[in-house]
Amino acid sequence: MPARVTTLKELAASLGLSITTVSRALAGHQQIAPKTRERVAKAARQAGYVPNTAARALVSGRSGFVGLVLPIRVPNLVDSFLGEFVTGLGEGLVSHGADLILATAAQDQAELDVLRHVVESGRADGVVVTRIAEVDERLAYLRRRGFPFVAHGRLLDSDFAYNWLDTDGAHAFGEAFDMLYDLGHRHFGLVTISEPMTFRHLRQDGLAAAISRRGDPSVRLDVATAPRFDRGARIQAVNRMLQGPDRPTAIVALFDELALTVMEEAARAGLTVPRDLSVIGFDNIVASAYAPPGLTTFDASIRQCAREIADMLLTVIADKPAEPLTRLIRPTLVPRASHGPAPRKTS
Amino acid sequence: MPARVTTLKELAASLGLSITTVSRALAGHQQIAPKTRERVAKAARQAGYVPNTAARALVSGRSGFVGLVLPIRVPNLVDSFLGEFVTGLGEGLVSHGADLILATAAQDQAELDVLRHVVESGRADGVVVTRIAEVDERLAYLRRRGFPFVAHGRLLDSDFAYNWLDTDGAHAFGEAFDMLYDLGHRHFGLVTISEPMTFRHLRQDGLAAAISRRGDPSVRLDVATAPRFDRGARIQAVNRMLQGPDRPTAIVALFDELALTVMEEAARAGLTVPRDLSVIGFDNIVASAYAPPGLTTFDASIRQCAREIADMLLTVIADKPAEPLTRLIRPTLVPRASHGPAPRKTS
DNA sequence: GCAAAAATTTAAAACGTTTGCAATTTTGCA
DNA sequence: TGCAAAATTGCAAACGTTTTAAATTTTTGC
Repeated sequence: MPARVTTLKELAASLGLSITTVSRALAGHQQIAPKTRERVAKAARQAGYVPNTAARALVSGRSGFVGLVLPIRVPNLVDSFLGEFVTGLGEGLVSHGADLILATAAQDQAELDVLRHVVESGRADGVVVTRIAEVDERLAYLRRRGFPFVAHGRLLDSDFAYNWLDTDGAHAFGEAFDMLYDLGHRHFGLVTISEPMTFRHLRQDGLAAAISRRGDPSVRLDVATAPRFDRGARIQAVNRMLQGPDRPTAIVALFDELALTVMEEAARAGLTVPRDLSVIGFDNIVASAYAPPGLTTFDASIRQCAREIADMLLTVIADKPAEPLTRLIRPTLVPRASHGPAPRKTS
Repeated sequence: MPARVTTLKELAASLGLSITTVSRALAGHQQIAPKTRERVAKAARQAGYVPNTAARALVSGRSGFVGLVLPIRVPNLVDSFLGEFVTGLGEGLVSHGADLILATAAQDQAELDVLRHVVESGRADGVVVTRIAEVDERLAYLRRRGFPFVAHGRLLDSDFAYNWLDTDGAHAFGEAFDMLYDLGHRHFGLVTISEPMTFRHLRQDGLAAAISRRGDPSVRLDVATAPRFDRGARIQAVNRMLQGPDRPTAIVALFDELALTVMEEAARAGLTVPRDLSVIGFDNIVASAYAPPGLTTFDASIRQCAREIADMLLTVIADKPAEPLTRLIRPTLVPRASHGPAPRKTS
């Protein structure tokens, strides 16, 4: 390996050219003679020259980074979301030569503070914001600040337009209802969370819309609500829904973790899925394939979404489009064995 | 919100001080009068001043970032490893004010190239390297370059010392054998991969060592090997091991995915786990808890390991310790329902 | 063969911070 | 009060790049 050239100055000196020329040659400017351009490119390659990120960022005002503030995570909550999401972002960014910065919020620090720090310090040219709440101060801040961002998810309603990509949970929940209705189900259960997340709202609305679209007054819907991270409360809520003979024959859960709880508690209560009870989830986490009898769910292809989010954000950064970019992704049904025909009425 | 002050110059001007003094005051230098220090700190807080990362990095030679090159991932391979690992790193870094940079390798790009780019561009002050192969050019490069790094995993053997943290797979596999032996098992199976990864080697050695330690000549060990990402070959190999009456009564898999395949194929072959066959995995992925009857496995607490790796790396960066830092983490057994007493001999 | 135009190259400033050294102010003590 | 020492503050250079404007070289047209 040849001696390493670390700066433009050294490279320029070794070529007998000015820093300016070398810089422009490497940037591919047309005003540099093609012969020179090539000579410089070759020398740079041989010397293993890599431009200094900080210097470039300082002068150009572009860091070449996209930021993501790591959602604060409940201690032992493990899922594959983050890994998939980050992988997808990376895949989307790499083709444009951008990299990802992950900033973590300290124990007692608000996510907004970290976001502000990332933005104000010029670490990143744009940010991705996930897990959007119904009203989200992060988006308000970014909007005020005029900083490029793409949201994964939507606000419930807002007085301003912004770039977002979201999964069409409303459609999925409508689809789930239609499928179950066609299988004869009339008494439904919805297991949901109490936190004000937009996706909860949208999915519930999608379900409600599908029900009213059907216009069958015999359709009933029970709702069980529990805090997202309170496993005990969740189990209680599910059991309340499951007990007694007049229980739903089909339960739709806001996401797979809830659906898996439903299946566990159903089994504990002596119910057989799907004979006595149909269960449908959302997210298609890995465990859903393994939990007997296999959970029917929707796949939102997080990785693919993240890749698109990266593309969108890079477009926003580069082109500053006048109209906000929005994208609604329809999740695909993953039929497994947790749903089936409604049980015959025995009562 | 007051008008934003974005540079030291502005902040200095608003205070009637020089840039130097403000810079030092914010850095907490002793030579600045306490009264001034406080005045500056207050003004900075009120103005929402955040120092420019690029400028600071340029002059100080420290970026405040730690790099991680995203392992190139097989298309639909999903696991929670990356998410946990990244979360742990973030948690470890945040207390020292550092952030994480994730660089992704493009489709046909070698991971080493990306690593080199991260190092040479000065983006990061140190890097974390995961999934160490038996012989790994990345470590050789970093060593040559004298760049701070911590490896998650070890080389098989090396002529140089380096910083690493690893899971004690050898111990775990010995523990698994001992437990199974005490349950009466004498005929063992090992399902492993064909790739030259150090962890494979260590775990196999740990198993072999435990067997020879026991000194019982009636102990037998069958080995099934398949490429890591070739599901078809894996299933074939497992079935070869499972077929016939003279099959192992206990199978240890290199990691949970393999163990889950074993359980699936065992079920398909009409074997009941753990009555006819005990199975033990390694990693404690989420699905292992859900796959019936519940896989007994070892938990390596990735998140905690990552946090320690972050600590180690920050120490290496700051203190340049003369002796390399090394840390061997003993994984904990997660007993579920996939292991039990050896079946009575029926032949 | 010469002036004008086009092509190519370069000098120097700027980006926002840290830091060695010098300048200034304050303090302590006779 | 005066002077040295200590404490505090400021000037200016440096980090490695991009970019504006200007300088230089080459080409073109007649």
